[in-house]
Parts: sequence; C-alpha cells; structure tokens
Amino acid sequence: MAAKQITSLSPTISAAAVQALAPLELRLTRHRRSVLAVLEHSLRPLTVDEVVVASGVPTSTAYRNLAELVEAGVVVRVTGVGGGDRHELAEQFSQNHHHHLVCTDCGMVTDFDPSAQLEKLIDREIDALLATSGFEITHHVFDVRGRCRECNT
Amino acid sequence: MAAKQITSLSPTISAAAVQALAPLELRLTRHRRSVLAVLEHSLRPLTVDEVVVASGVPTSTAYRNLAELVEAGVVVRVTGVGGGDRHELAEQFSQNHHHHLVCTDCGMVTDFDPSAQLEKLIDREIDALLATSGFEITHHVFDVRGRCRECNT
DNA sequence: ACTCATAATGAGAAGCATTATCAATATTAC
DNA sequence: GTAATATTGATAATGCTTCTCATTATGAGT
Repeated sequence: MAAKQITSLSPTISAAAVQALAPLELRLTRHRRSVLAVLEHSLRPLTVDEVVVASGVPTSTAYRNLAELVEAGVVVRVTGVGGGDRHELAEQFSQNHHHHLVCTDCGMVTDFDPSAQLEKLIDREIDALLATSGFEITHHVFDVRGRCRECNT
Repeated sequence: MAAKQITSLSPTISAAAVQALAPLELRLTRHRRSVLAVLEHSLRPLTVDEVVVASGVPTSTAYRNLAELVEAGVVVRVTGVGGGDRHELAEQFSQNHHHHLVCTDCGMVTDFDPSAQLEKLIDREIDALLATSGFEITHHVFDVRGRCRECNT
C-alpha cells in the first residue's frame, strides 16, 4: 500500500535536508519528510496547525520536528501577528529570496519578491551595522504590514 | 506624599495620547500614564513584564492598558524572538523612525536608525506593492537579526 | 536475518504567557 | 451629591507550546 502522500518532497531538498540534519544526528524520517513537503509546496509561511492538517503528522511530533528543522537551519520561523508563529523553508533550500506581506487583521502572510535595487541597498546597510553594532548578523526581515483585501471590506 | 514616579510623561505625548484615546472613550489614567512614561524613556521595545516591573502597574492592568494603547495607535507591538511580544511608542508619538536589531539568541531588541537612502527606496517599493497587492499598507518592518555581543562569546 | 543501541513517535501532562471575569473603586457629568 | 460609566486588579480560564515517557522504528554490526 502506497503512503497517502499528496505532495512529494523534491530530491534536491531531500538531499540538502539529509545533509543539514546529519550533524545533529537526526534522520530524515517519514514525518519530517511530510512536513518539508508541505512547506515546499506552500506559497506562504504556515502555522503549526496548518502543517498538522496538511501533513497528517500528529501535533506533538509536528512541534518537535519543526523545532528540529529550525535548529538544523532547514526551516525558519516567521513571526507574524497572533495565531502562533509560522514556518517556511529556509531560503537556501527554497532558492527564492522573498519578503512578507502581513495582514495585521487576520494574520495572513503572503510572500512577495523584493526589487534587486532594494536588496543591494539593504546589504550595504547591513554591512554598516556589522561594523558598529557588535552583532553577528545572520539575516534580515523586511515585512510590509496592512490590511488584506478580504479584511478591508 | 508625591507619587513614586521615577519617569514622567512629556506634555506633548500626554496631549497626543488623550486625543488618540478619546474616540475609544478611554481616559489617560494614572496607570496608562505610567505605562507610556516607561515606554517613552526606553531605548528599546519592552516586554509586558518589563513594563510591569518598571511602572509598578499590576500585570493584568498592564496587559489591558497595553492592548488598549495599541488599539488607539499610541503604542505598537513589536514581534520579537520568544519571551513574548515587545512594545514601544508609535513612531508618530516618539517622533523618531527606526528599525530593530534583534538577537535571535536572547531576544534582546535594540533600535537603530535607517539611512535616508534606504528609506526612500523602501517607500518606493511600498508604493509599487500598494498598486499590485490589494493591501491597504500601514507600515513596514525592517529587522536585522543575529547574535549580540554578549551571546556571541 | 538477529540483536543491540539509539532515534523517533505520540498521547497526554505540564508550563506559561495572555485574555476574560467580575466585584470593588474611581472618575465624570449633571 | 448622585447617577452613570470607566477602571482596576486578583483570580480563573484559555490556548499555544513544551515536556514526559512508554512504545515503536531504524541502522549498524555480526
């Protein structure tokens, strides 16, 4: 009997995940595969509950797996607006740098692509911060917030 | 006996807060004053607990007042990294547009000023989004994340 | 294939930040 | 001063997240 898996995990991401999990002595199990598959095919960051529903993975396992995948750097947590944190594939795995459009009313998060010009300037700004702040900077977050079409009626 | 108030709320912010609270039929009470005073004098967004400790306002009242002040647009919630949301005066009241440097390890958030050039480009990017997304955009968030000096040892 | 060591699972318990409740108190308008 | 309304604050309730631990699955070595 074939596994009832609607979405499948791409071989590229699968291989990369195995590499990232190995140092932590974590395996790419069936559940972790399902979680990643769901995230791979989503156009926006998902809450834990959305992942649970879409993947069929039990809640406690989903929480644990998501935390481990974040630890391994395969997944990143996106802090939204209420209703719990959201998760998406890390950019190095999804191969697409983007930013978030957040509805402050319903909490919905959608992705959008930044302009190359903006990205270049952001990089320069970050270089300046590196020099002055003493921070070891890992990444940046550029979110645009407002009310989505539905909440705007 | 004088009130044991270490910090005081500036008349400007006080008047503006009264204006913002009025439409909601909320008054600028002693507690709400203390909360705002604490936020006014902070160099970074504060967690509810930090506000409670610094202001002496009871926890339940602090939660309620903070929510009301956010509703009134006097305070904004800054979603950080664990340890609960943080709060700071809305920019129109603090008169100083800034962004956040977030430590992903300890959750500490500090403010930094953006370059004028970056801001100009961000505004242009937002104009483009307005046209295509159907969102009513209210503001943007540009956070830089990494590990602070202390956590980096 | 068998066995052992270790990782993973999952249902429920526990933890903790936040929100709701509601009787008591303070404030404002008249 | 009195009535109407807003505010307070201790506590209960909620809900997301993490922890626990007995059970199950996996992989290595023989």
